Amino acid sequence: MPSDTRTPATAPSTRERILDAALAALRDEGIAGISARSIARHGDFNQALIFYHFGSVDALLVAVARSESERRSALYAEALADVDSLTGLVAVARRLHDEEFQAGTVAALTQMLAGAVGGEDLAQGVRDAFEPWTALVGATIDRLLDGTPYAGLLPAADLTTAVAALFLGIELLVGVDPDATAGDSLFATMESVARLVDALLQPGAR
Amino acid sequence: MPSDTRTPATAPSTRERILDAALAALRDEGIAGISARSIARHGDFNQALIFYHFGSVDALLVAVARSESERRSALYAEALADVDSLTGLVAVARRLHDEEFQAGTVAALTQMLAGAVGGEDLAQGVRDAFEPWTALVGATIDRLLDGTPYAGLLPAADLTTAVAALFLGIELLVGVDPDATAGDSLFATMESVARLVDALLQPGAR
DNA sequence: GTCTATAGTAGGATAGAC
DNA sequence: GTCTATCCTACTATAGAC
Repeated sequence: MPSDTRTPATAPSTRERILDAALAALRDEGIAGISARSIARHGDFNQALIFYHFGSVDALLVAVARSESERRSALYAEALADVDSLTGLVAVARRLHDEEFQAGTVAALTQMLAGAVGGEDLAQGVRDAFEPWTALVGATIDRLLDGTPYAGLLPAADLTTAVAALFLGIELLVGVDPDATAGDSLFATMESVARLVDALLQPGAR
Repeated sequence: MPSDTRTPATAPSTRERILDAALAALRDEGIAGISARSIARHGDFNQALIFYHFGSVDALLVAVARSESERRSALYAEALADVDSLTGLVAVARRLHDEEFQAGTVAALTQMLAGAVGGEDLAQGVRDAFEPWTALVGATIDRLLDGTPYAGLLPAADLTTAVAALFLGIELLVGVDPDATAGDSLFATMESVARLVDALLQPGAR
């Protein structure tokens, strides 16, 4: 019988296991609880492997940021390309939240951003890793803005930062909230607001 | 000659010096770099004093969150009470950013939020410390919403969370940005957006 | 590539002198 | 209240066996 072809047919490499464990450790313990040992505990492998494969804990975190950013870009690029309204943008954000909140991938990013305050190496790495992702969101905002009367008035770069900030802030707050479903109501309300704004922005609306 | 009556006429107590040093350490090193020793270095006092006055590093951080929350509530309660438009709300946010970004007080809060993921004690403490502050913002949002046709449609609690998330996310991103003035352009754009939305929400606007 | 062992460092917390 | 000294634990990183 041939091996199951769904998802990884082959066992994950050690490198991938370490990346996964680092992500889980960031999600569960936060950046303050990160260490080579806590990561190794999450993945059930030897602590020394981290240094063999990545050189240092910081370098591992940068690698996590990079791989996550690429994975997310690939997954959501298509959906973002189809977005043609604020409502649509919020819908993608909600899908991203729903699909990734449990896995903790966005929480891991907020933790790395927080950790980047201390070390310049990590800051540079996280910035680089963010770049393709913000470029994607930026292109979407550009398209939404283009053709409206506001294109000249509002710098798209600032709007992109604001959208990214809102999303990251939500993950930060919801991550601390004891109510696991706090995000549901929040995104539902944001969709209402987006629909409202979309309607108001229609030329000639009431 | 009598002592200068402006600001603290008396020298700060040790307790206050420790609180200040903890804030500075959070701003400079981030939650990942926090330790009793790093805090003591920032304030030039003995590391053991932290345990004498606060019992543990976590308890100290909770005390910082509480004292900062109270200070900010007192400082901005009046300004928030006068807010009667989205533009006004953004203006207060900008004032808060301008006045407190350098001091790093908001950055310290984002760092504690990030750190709260790991420990339940810290999470509970940070939540409690946030409460008066979110109550204040929530009351403002309530008032803005009240009397508009949207009062019944949009849960004020979710809007409050979104506003807080946006602000915290901005601090998180700007804190990592190498361009020290990144916040200026961002808040200017947010004011433009707020003016636009305020205009559109005027009943009878085109 | 993966393991054990270990050197060297930093941190939390306490005891006890002052 | 504050300081020094210290115990114990946990950490990073490397060396060397397998």
